[in-house]
Amino acid sequence: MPRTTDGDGTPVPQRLLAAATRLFAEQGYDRTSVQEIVEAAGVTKGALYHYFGSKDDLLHEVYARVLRLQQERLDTFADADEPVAKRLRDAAADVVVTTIENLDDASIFFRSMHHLSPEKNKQVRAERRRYHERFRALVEEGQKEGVFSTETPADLVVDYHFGSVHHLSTWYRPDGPLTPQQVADHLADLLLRALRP
Amino acid sequence: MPRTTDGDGTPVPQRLLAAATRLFAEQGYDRTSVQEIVEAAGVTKGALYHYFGSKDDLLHEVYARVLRLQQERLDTFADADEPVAKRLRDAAADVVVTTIENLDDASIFFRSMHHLSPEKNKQVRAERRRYHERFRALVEEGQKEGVFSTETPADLVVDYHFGSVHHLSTWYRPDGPLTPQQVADHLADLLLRALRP
DNA sequence: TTACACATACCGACTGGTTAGTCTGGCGCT
DNA sequence: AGCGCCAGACTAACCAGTCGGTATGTGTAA
Repeated sequence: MPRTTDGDGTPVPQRLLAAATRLFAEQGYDRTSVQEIVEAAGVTKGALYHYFGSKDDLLHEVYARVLRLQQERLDTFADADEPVAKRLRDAAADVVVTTIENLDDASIFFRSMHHLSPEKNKQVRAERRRYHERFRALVEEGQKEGVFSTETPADLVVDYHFGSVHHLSTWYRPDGPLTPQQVADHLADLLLRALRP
Repeated sequence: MPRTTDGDGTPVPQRLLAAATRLFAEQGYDRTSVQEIVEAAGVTKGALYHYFGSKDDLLHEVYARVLRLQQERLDTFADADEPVAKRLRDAAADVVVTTIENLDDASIFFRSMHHLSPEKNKQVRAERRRYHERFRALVEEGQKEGVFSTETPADLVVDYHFGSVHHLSTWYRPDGPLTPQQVADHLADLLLRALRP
């Protein structure tokens, strides 16, 4: 048996990633030392630098995970066989739910982009752009069909909605009065109501 | 003549604050060394620690400035002698314009809260809360009057809008196609349209 | 009007502490 | 007997904040 699971059942790389995610979200990237991460994961630096090239790499992995997940989900909803209004609504609500369910990832995502190395930053931006454009395409589709108002450029509409998603990690508290689904429904409502012709 | 203006016309404390603001926005708080700040301001550490108690203090000053400005402007718009819909619209658009005009402050504001010392953080949160509540009161007033939809709780509406304001520093580029005022009009439109009963 | 005291504004070398990343070596499996 | 996996001491760099010192101005009293 390889050492990858000693003591605990989960493999070392995943334990490191989980520890890093939590600590980055709690204290921020710069405030979290590599030493803290390896201690939280129950290993030493040797292990970390065996699996990851750098501290920066660890952060990049968090981003890659989030991006992959969100893009997959968006594609599913956007490609469904439904009227465009429903597809947009579902996608808009879903991103809220999954963001709340991974609030740690979200706060890292929006607060720590500039800590990535320039090339990784560029890569992440490119993927984010793809995501944004898929979403924008939905809005434009509805506008062409005449079911959405064309008063506001689709780009701005998308940024408006993602602003609120971005903002969730600032104010949402799991012990608050609203469930993730309720918040999602409200925010999707606001979006769709703003788009009424 | 005191040395406070040697070489340049602006006093040293303001030069330090301006340099710190720019650098914090560009590189983040932790990534900016005190040495960099004093070099950018054309002074040395002695000067900085003469006027400010700590690096943290410098950050706090940025926050204080932004909070004071925004609260003043909100109060002006909210207390105007106009129908509630117009007051909300004006306030919502104004915060967008002033945020864009001070994008550096804005990106620091939303990205670096957790770098403040716990007590200063608490203070800033308290002031932000006051701001939020003044804004929420406007929404509630309109809802009671029946000119705004009551489907979404006022708190959520406010967070929805401020999400988009928060988000501005991520996507807005001064060399883009839209002027600050145009963006503000669009975002205020979206808010008001979402609130139509 | 001169002389001395004192404060304000600033300089820059220094300190104590922290950090990311490296490297050598060893354990256990195949 | 080699290789993946990992320990942990080590290094080179960096950083916030301190502190003794200097220069310029301001008040005061002889």
